[in-house]
Amino acid sequence: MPWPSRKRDKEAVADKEESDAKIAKTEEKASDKQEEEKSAKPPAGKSTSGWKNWKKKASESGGEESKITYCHWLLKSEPESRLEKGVDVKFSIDDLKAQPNQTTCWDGVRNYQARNFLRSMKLGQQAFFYHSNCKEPGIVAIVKIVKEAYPDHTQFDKKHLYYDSTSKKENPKWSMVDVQFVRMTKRFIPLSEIKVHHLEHKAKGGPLKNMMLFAKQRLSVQPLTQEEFDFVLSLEE
DNA sequence: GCCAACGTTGGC
DNA sequence: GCCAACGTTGGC
Repeated sequence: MPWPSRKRDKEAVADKEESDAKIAKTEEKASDKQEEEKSAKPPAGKSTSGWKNWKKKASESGGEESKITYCHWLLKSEPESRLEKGVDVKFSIDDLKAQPNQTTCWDGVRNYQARNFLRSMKLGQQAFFYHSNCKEPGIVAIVKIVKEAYPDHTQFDKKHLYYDSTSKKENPKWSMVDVQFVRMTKRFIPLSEIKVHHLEHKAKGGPLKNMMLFAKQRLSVQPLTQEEFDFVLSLEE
């Protein structure tokens, strides 16, 4: 079975069993800390249809708004070949389109905050497919969540790039979702362009002023508010 | 290829 | 629990 390697985030790829105890300990700490992020859950009572909004505590940089609603996502993937431990991590939008059903499991996320975002994704929600670490970084397509979070099998596979010796089958540490291609954006939306708007909105106000792409630049799985998603989509035209 | 940003590790 | 050293991400 081909596991198209892709997706960033794998600081915990531990091959050394020796330091297991220590690693487990610090990771638990990290996990606890990130668990707060997880309090970002769908509001229990109200939910309309297929997708639900969910709330998250504003990052203190946001200040005034105590709650931000997210219902869309941004997923980073590398479109250009790059070897990691001898394995090519390339996974472009063309690679996604070439998958059966144009669907793939989003494996290899090894960062707690990104994992928690994966776990809060709901069936049918849309995400931007973003090309990172390449000549022209930016948004190329829209995908949707077709399977909600379940254990990432690569964490248990000793031979896999994303193997994590500290994760146990009884209590899997890492999750993945399945995503399916929806459509290409009408045009490529480069990071540089989004950034111009972000900076302007930050200075004068506007929907992209807190966009996580810039506030949490290294996160490979990011939430977007409805307003952020709509604004970025409006750039298509 | 450089390197800033930032997440993780581990000594104290 | 602090924080310096270290490693990774990812734009440029």
